[in-house]
Amino acid sequence: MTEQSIPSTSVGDETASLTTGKGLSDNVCFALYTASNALVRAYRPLLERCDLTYPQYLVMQALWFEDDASLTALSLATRLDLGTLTPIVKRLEAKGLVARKVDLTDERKKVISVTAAGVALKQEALALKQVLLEKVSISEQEIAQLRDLCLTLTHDLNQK
Amino acid sequence: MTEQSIPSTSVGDETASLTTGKGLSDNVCFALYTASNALVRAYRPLLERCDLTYPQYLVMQALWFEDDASLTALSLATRLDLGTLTPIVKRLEAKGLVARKVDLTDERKKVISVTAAGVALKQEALALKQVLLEKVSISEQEIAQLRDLCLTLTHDLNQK
DNA sequence: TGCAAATGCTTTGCGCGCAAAGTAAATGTG
DNA sequence: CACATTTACTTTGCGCGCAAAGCATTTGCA
Repeated sequence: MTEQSIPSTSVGDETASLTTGKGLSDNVCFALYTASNALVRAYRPLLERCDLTYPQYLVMQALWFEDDASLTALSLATRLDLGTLTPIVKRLEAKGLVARKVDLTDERKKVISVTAAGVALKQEALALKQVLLEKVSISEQEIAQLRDLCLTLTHDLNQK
Repeated sequence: MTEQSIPSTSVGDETASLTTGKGLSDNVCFALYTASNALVRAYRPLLERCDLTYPQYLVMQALWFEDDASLTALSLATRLDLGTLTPIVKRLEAKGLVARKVDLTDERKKVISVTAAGVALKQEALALKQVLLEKVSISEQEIAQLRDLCLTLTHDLNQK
Protein backbone atom coordinates (compact mmCIF):
# COMPACT_ATOMS: atom_id res chain seq x y z
CA MET A 1 0.00 0.00 0.00
CA THR A 2 1.12 3.53 -0.62
CA GLU A 3 2.46 4.94 2.59
CA GLN A 4 3.32 8.56 3.10
CA SER A 5 1.76 11.57 1.54
CA ILE A 6 3.96 13.53 -0.78
CA PRO A 7 4.65 17.12 0.22
CA SER A 8 4.49 20.05 -2.14
CA THR A 9 1.29 18.88 -3.78
CA SER A 10 -0.43 21.93 -5.10
CA VAL A 11 -3.93 23.24 -4.93
CA GLY A 12 -6.95 22.22 -6.93
CA ASP A 13 -6.61 18.48 -7.02
CA GLU A 14 -9.88 17.09 -8.33
CA THR A 15 -8.81 13.49 -8.02
CA ALA A 16 -8.16 13.65 -4.32
CA SER A 17 -8.47 10.31 -2.63
CA LEU A 18 -8.06 8.67 0.72
CA THR A 19 -5.36 6.32 -0.47
CA THR A 20 -3.08 9.10 -1.66
CA GLY A 21 -4.05 11.33 1.22
CA LYS A 22 -4.12 14.28 -1.14
CA GLY A 23 -7.64 15.34 -0.31
CA LEU A 24 -6.84 16.52 3.18
CA SER A 25 -3.20 17.34 2.62
CA ASP A 26 -4.15 20.23 0.39
CA ASN A 27 -5.50 21.89 3.48
CA VAL A 28 -3.40 24.21 5.64
CA CYS A 29 -5.52 23.53 8.66
CA PHE A 30 -5.16 19.80 8.34
CA ALA A 31 -1.43 20.09 7.74
CA LEU A 32 -0.99 22.28 10.80
CA TYR A 33 -3.13 20.10 13.01
CA THR A 34 -1.33 16.97 11.90
CA ALA A 35 2.11 18.51 12.32
CA SER A 36 1.28 19.55 15.86
CA ASN A 37 0.12 16.05 16.71
CA ALA A 38 3.23 14.56 15.11
CA LEU A 39 5.38 16.94 17.12
CA VAL A 40 3.88 15.96 20.45
CA ARG A 41 4.09 12.29 19.49
CA ALA A 42 7.75 12.63 18.53
CA TYR A 43 8.55 14.43 21.77
CA ARG A 44 6.87 11.81 23.93
CA PRO A 45 9.62 9.15 24.03
CA LEU A 46 12.29 11.83 24.53
CA LEU A 47 10.44 13.59 27.32
CA GLU A 48 9.65 10.30 28.98
CA ARG A 49 13.19 10.26 30.35
CA CYS A 50 12.42 13.52 32.13
CA ASP A 51 9.00 12.24 33.18
CA LEU A 52 7.33 15.17 31.42
CA THR A 53 4.53 15.56 28.91
CA TYR A 54 4.87 18.17 26.20
CA PRO A 55 2.56 20.72 27.85
CA GLN A 56 4.36 20.18 31.15
CA TYR A 57 7.62 20.76 29.28
CA LEU A 58 6.24 24.04 27.93
CA VAL A 59 5.38 25.20 31.43
CA MET A 60 8.82 24.27 32.73
CA GLN A 61 10.43 26.17 29.86
CA ALA A 62 8.39 29.24 30.70
CA LEU A 63 9.50 28.98 34.32
CA TRP A 64 13.14 28.38 33.44
CA PHE A 65 13.01 31.62 31.51
CA GLU A 66 11.19 33.49 34.25
CA ASP A 67 10.79 31.98 37.68
CA ASP A 68 8.25 32.88 40.37
CA ALA A 69 5.46 33.59 37.92
CA SER A 70 1.78 33.77 38.76
CA LEU A 71 -0.57 31.34 37.06
CA THR A 72 -1.98 34.15 34.94
CA ALA A 73 1.51 35.16 33.82
CA LEU A 74 2.21 31.53 32.95
CA SER A 75 -1.04 31.37 31.05
CA LEU A 76 -0.01 34.36 28.97
CA ALA A 77 3.45 32.96 28.31
CA THR A 78 2.34 29.47 27.35
CA ARG A 79 -0.94 30.50 25.71
CA LEU A 80 -2.65 27.81 27.75
CA ASP A 81 -6.00 28.30 29.41
CA LEU A 82 -6.05 28.70 33.21
CA GLY A 83 -8.31 25.69 33.40
CA THR A 84 -5.66 23.73 31.53
CA LEU A 85 -2.77 25.17 33.49
CA THR A 86 -4.02 24.54 37.01
CA PRO A 87 -3.89 20.73 36.81
CA ILE A 88 -0.62 20.76 34.85
CA VAL A 89 1.09 22.82 37.52
CA LYS A 90 -0.38 20.59 40.21
CA ARG A 91 1.16 17.57 38.51
CA LEU A 92 4.52 19.34 38.28
CA GLU A 93 4.21 20.09 41.99
CA ALA A 94 3.42 16.42 42.70
CA LYS A 95 6.64 15.50 40.88
CA GLY A 96 8.57 17.94 43.03
CA LEU A 97 9.63 20.14 40.10
CA VAL A 98 7.80 23.30 41.16
CA ALA A 99 6.35 24.80 44.32
CA ARG A 100 3.09 26.73 44.63
CA LYS A 101 2.87 29.44 47.26
CA VAL A 102 0.18 32.00 47.89
CA ASP A 103 1.26 35.54 47.05
CA LEU A 104 1.26 37.39 50.37
CA THR A 105 0.56 40.77 48.77
CA ASP A 106 -2.47 39.38 46.92
CA GLU A 107 -3.90 36.18 48.29
CA ARG A 108 -5.77 35.39 45.08
CA LYS A 109 -2.49 34.86 43.28
CA LYS A 110 -0.29 31.79 43.41
CA VAL A 111 3.42 32.12 42.86
CA ILE A 112 4.94 29.20 41.00
CA SER A 113 8.65 28.62 41.49
CA VAL A 114 11.06 26.01 40.20
CA THR A 115 12.56 23.72 42.85
CA ALA A 116 16.13 22.46 42.88
CA ALA A 117 14.94 19.29 41.16
CA GLY A 118 13.26 21.45 38.55
CA VAL A 119 16.45 23.38 37.90
CA ALA A 120 18.42 20.15 37.70
CA LEU A 121 16.26 19.06 34.77
CA LYS A 122 16.88 22.18 32.72
CA GLN A 123 19.96 21.30 30.69
CA GLU A 124 18.91 17.76 29.85
CA ALA A 125 15.39 18.79 28.90
CA LEU A 126 16.32 21.78 26.77
CA ALA A 127 18.82 19.65 24.87
CA LEU A 128 15.97 17.49 23.57
CA LYS A 129 14.99 20.28 21.23
CA GLN A 130 18.13 19.69 19.18
CA VAL A 131 17.60 15.93 19.17
CA LEU A 132 14.21 16.42 17.57
CA LEU A 133 15.37 19.00 15.06
CA GLU A 134 18.03 16.59 13.81
CA LYS A 135 15.26 14.35 12.54
CA VAL A 136 14.01 17.13 10.35
CA SER A 137 15.12 17.74 6.79
CA ILE A 138 14.02 21.37 6.80
CA SER A 139 16.68 24.09 6.69
CA GLU A 140 17.21 26.46 9.59
CA GLN A 141 15.88 29.27 7.50
CA GLU A 142 12.68 27.40 6.73
CA ILE A 143 12.30 26.50 10.39
CA ALA A 144 12.42 30.19 11.22
CA GLN A 145 9.92 30.85 8.44
CA LEU A 146 7.60 28.17 9.76
CA ARG A 147 7.85 29.61 13.26
CA ASP A 148 7.06 33.13 12.10
CA LEU A 149 4.14 32.00 9.95
CA CYS A 150 2.72 30.12 12.93
CA LEU A 151 3.12 33.11 15.21
CA THR A 152 1.41 35.39 12.72
CA LEU A 153 -1.39 32.91 12.18
CA THR A 154 -1.92 32.53 15.92
CA HIS A 155 -2.02 36.27 16.33
CA ASP A 156 -4.53 36.67 13.50
CA LEU A 157 -6.79 33.91 14.73
CA ASN A 158 -6.82 35.24 18.27
CA GLN A 159 -8.01 38.63 17.09
CA LYS A 160 -11.76 39.28 16.74
CA MET B 1 27.11 14.97 16.34
CA THR B 2 26.38 18.49 15.13
CA GLU B 3 25.94 20.76 18.07
CA GLN B 4 24.97 23.43 15.57
CA SER B 5 22.02 25.40 16.80
CA ILE B 6 19.58 27.86 15.44
CA PRO B 7 21.25 31.24 15.04
CA SER B 8 20.11 33.91 17.43
CA THR B 9 17.52 31.86 19.23
CA SER B 10 17.04 28.49 20.88
CA VAL B 11 18.43 26.97 23.97
CA GLY B 12 20.45 29.31 26.10
CA ASP B 13 18.66 32.62 25.80
CA GLU B 14 19.01 34.29 29.17
CA THR B 15 17.28 37.50 28.26
CA ALA B 16 13.98 35.94 27.32
CA SER B 17 11.09 36.93 29.55
CA LEU B 18 7.54 35.92 30.22
CA THR B 19 6.23 39.42 29.79
CA THR B 20 7.58 39.83 26.27
CA GLY B 21 6.74 36.24 25.41
CA LYS B 22 10.02 35.95 23.57
CA GLY B 23 11.26 33.00 25.58
CA LEU B 24 8.81 30.52 24.15
CA SER B 25 7.98 32.29 20.92
CA ASP B 26 11.51 31.75 19.67
CA ASN B 27 10.64 28.11 19.53
CA VAL B 28 9.22 26.42 16.42
CA CYS B 29 7.63 23.69 18.46
CA PHE B 30 5.84 26.13 20.71
CA ALA B 31 4.73 28.23 17.75
CA LEU B 32 3.36 25.19 15.95
CA TYR B 33 1.62 23.82 19.00
CA THR B 34 0.06 27.18 19.80
CA ALA B 35 -1.05 27.77 16.21
CA SER B 36 -2.77 24.41 16.12
CA ASN B 37 -4.62 25.17 19.36
CA ALA B 38 -5.59 28.60 18.06
CA LEU B 39 -6.87 27.01 14.87
CA VAL B 40 -9.13 24.56 16.64
CA ARG B 41 -10.34 27.31 18.96
CA ALA B 42 -11.13 29.59 16.03
CA TYR B 43 -12.99 26.82 14.23
CA ARG B 44 -15.13 25.97 17.23
CA PRO B 45 -17.76 28.73 17.00
CA LEU B 46 -18.03 28.26 13.23
CA LEU B 47 -18.36 24.49 13.41
CA GLU B 48 -20.87 24.78 16.22
CA ARG B 49 -23.51 25.64 13.63
CA CYS B 50 -22.85 22.28 11.99
CA ASP B 51 -22.70 20.57 15.38
CA LEU B 52 -19.19 19.32 14.63
CA THR B 53 -15.87 19.41 16.44
CA TYR B 54 -12.73 19.98 14.42
CA PRO B 55 -11.62 16.32 14.41
CA GLN B 56 -15.15 15.29 13.45
CA TYR B 57 -14.95 17.85 10.65
CA LEU B 58 -11.70 16.29 9.47
CA VAL B 59 -13.30 12.86 9.32
CA MET B 60 -16.29 14.21 7.41
CA GLN B 61 -13.96 15.89 4.93
CA ALA B 62 -12.11 12.64 4.38
CA LEU B 63 -15.41 10.89 3.73
CA TRP B 64 -16.69 13.62 1.43
CA PHE B 65 -13.58 13.05 -0.64
CA GLU B 66 -13.88 9.28 -0.53
CA ASP B 67 -16.99 7.62 0.79
CA ASP B 68 -17.39 4.05 2.05
CA ALA B 69 -13.96 3.91 3.64
CA SER B 70 -12.82 1.43 6.24
CA LEU B 71 -11.70 2.74 9.62
CA THR B 72 -8.10 1.92 8.75
CA ALA B 73 -8.36 3.87 5.48
CA LEU B 74 -9.85 6.78 7.42
CA SER B 75 -7.03 6.54 9.93
CA LEU B 76 -4.49 6.81 7.14
CA ALA B 77 -6.27 9.75 5.53
CA THR B 78 -6.78 11.76 8.70
CA ARG B 79 -3.58 10.66 10.42
CA LEU B 80 -5.63 9.91 13.49
CA ASP B 81 -5.10 6.85 15.63
CA LEU B 82 -7.68 4.06 15.41
CA GLY B 83 -8.31 4.46 19.13
CA THR B 84 -9.11 8.11 18.48
CA LEU B 85 -11.13 7.44 15.38
CA THR B 86 -13.49 4.78 16.73
CA PRO B 87 -15.29 7.08 19.20
CA ILE B 88 -15.32 10.01 16.75
CA VAL B 89 -17.04 7.92 14.11
CA LYS B 90 -19.46 6.61 16.71
CA ARG B 91 -20.42 10.18 17.60
CA LEU B 92 -20.87 11.02 13.93
CA GLU B 93 -23.10 7.97 13.66
CA ALA B 94 -25.10 9.09 16.70
CA LYS B 95 -25.67 12.42 14.94
CA GLY B 96 -26.91 10.59 11.88
CA LEU B 97 -24.14 11.89 9.62
CA VAL B 98 -22.52 8.54 8.85
CA ALA B 99 -23.45 4.87 8.93
CA ARG B 100 -21.24 1.99 10.03
CA LYS B 101 -21.74 -1.37 8.36
CA VAL B 102 -19.71 -4.53 8.63
CA ASP B 103 -17.83 -5.35 5.45
CA LEU B 104 -19.39 -8.60 4.21
CA THR B 105 -16.24 -9.74 2.43
CA ASP B 106 -14.19 -9.25 5.61
CA GLU B 107 -16.12 -9.13 8.83
CA ARG B 108 -13.29 -7.48 10.74
CA LYS B 109 -13.69 -4.34 8.67
CA LYS B 110 -16.30 -1.65 9.13
CA VAL B 111 -17.41 0.39 6.15
CA ILE B 112 -18.17 4.00 6.99
CA SER B 113 -20.51 5.83 4.64
CA VAL B 114 -21.96 9.31 4.62
CA THR B 115 -25.72 9.52 5.04
CA ALA B 116 -28.00 11.98 3.24
CA ALA B 117 -27.77 14.28 6.27
CA GLY B 118 -24.00 14.01 6.05
CA VAL B 119 -24.01 14.97 2.39
CA ALA B 120 -26.37 17.86 3.11
CA LEU B 121 -23.77 19.35 5.44
CA LYS B 122 -20.98 19.32 2.88
CA GLN B 123 -21.33 22.70 1.18
CA GLU B 124 -21.98 24.69 4.34
CA ALA B 125 -19.19 23.02 6.25
CA LEU B 126 -16.55 23.29 3.53
CA ALA B 127 -17.35 26.99 3.12
CA LEU B 128 -16.18 27.61 6.69
CA LYS B 129 -12.61 27.21 5.52
CA GLN B 130 -12.82 30.49 3.62
CA VAL B 131 -14.46 32.26 6.55
CA LEU B 132 -11.49 31.39 8.72
CA LEU B 133 -8.90 32.26 6.11
CA GLU B 134 -10.39 35.73 5.77
CA LYS B 135 -9.30 36.44 9.33
CA VAL B 136 -5.73 35.77 8.36
CA SER B 137 -3.30 38.39 7.09
CA ILE B 138 -1.04 35.82 5.44
CA SER B 139 -0.85 35.67 1.64
CA GLU B 140 -2.03 32.67 -0.31
CA GLN B 141 1.53 31.92 -1.25
CA GLU B 142 2.64 31.91 2.36
CA ILE B 143 -0.34 29.74 3.29
CA ALA B 144 0.84 27.21 0.71
CA GLN B 145 4.36 27.50 2.10
CA LEU B 146 3.11 26.93 5.63
CA ARG B 147 1.14 23.90 4.47
CA ASP B 148 4.11 22.36 2.69
CA LEU B 149 6.47 22.98 5.60
CA CYS B 150 3.98 21.32 7.94
CA LEU B 151 3.60 18.33 5.63
CA THR B 152 7.34 17.91 5.34
CA LEU B 153 7.80 18.26 9.09
CA THR B 154 5.09 15.67 9.74
CA HIS B 155 6.70 13.31 7.29
CA ASP B 156 10.13 13.75 8.87
CA LEU B 157 8.87 13.31 12.42
CA ASN B 158 6.94 10.17 11.55
CA GLN B 159 10.10 8.50 10.20
CA LYS B 160 12.27 6.49 12.62
C1' DT C 1 -17.42 52.84 54.53
C1' DG C 2 -20.42 49.70 51.99
C1' DC C 3 -20.96 46.84 48.19
C1' DA C 4 -21.00 45.83 43.32
C1' DA C 5 -17.67 44.69 39.84
C1' DA C 6 -13.35 42.84 38.57
C1' DT C 7 -9.60 39.63 39.19
C1' DG C 8 -7.20 35.14 40.06
C1' DC C 9 -7.70 30.71 40.40
C1' DT C 10 -10.33 26.05 40.76
C1' DT C 11 -13.74 22.73 39.32
C1' DT C 12 -16.66 20.29 36.08
C1' DG C 13 -17.84 18.30 31.79
C1' DC C 14 -16.78 16.75 27.35
C1' DG C 15 -14.05 15.41 23.44
C1' DC C 16 -9.98 14.33 21.84
C1' DG C 17 -4.96 11.76 21.07
C1' DC C 18 -2.72 7.96 21.84
C1' DA C 19 -0.29 3.98 24.21
C1' DA C 20 -1.45 -0.49 25.67
C1' DA C 21 -4.19 -4.32 26.17
C1' DG C 22 -8.11 -6.92 24.57
C1' DT C 23 -11.22 -9.38 21.08
C1' DA C 24 -12.54 -11.50 16.98
C1' DA C 25 -11.93 -12.60 12.12
C1' DA C 26 -8.73 -13.72 8.42
C1' DT C 27 -4.39 -15.54 6.80
C1' DG C 28 -0.17 -18.14 6.66
C1' DT C 29 2.41 -22.41 7.77
C1' DG C 30 3.46 -27.00 8.61
C1' DC D 1 -6.83 -29.49 8.90
C1' DA D 2 -4.65 -27.54 13.37
C1' DC D 3 -2.78 -23.45 15.08
C1' DA D 4 0.30 -19.50 15.38
C1' DT D 5 0.38 -14.99 13.38
C1' DT D 6 -1.50 -11.02 11.45
C1' DT D 7 -5.02 -7.72 10.73
C1' DA D 8 -9.03 -4.71 12.01
C1' DC D 9 -11.15 -2.73 15.34
C1' DT D 10 -12.60 -1.73 20.47
C1' DT D 11 -11.67 -0.60 25.19
C1' DT D 12 -9.23 1.51 28.99
C1' DG D 13 -6.53 4.89 31.21
C1' DC D 14 -4.47 9.24 31.45
C1' DG D 15 -3.47 13.95 30.31
C1' DC D 16 -4.65 17.65 28.02
C1' DG D 17 -7.64 22.09 26.03
C1' DC D 18 -11.11 24.77 26.89
C1' DA D 19 -15.91 26.60 27.82
C1' DA D 20 -18.68 27.46 31.69
C1' DA D 21 -19.69 27.85 36.31
C1' DG D 22 -18.02 28.52 40.96
C1' DC D 23 -15.48 30.79 44.77
C1' DA D 24 -12.60 33.59 47.19
C1' DT D 25 -9.99 38.11 47.37
C1' DT D 26 -9.30 42.68 45.83
C1' DT D 27 -10.58 46.93 43.76
C1' DG D 28 -13.47 50.73 42.22
C1' DC D 29 -16.44 54.12 43.50
C1' DA D 30 -20.61 56.26 45.24
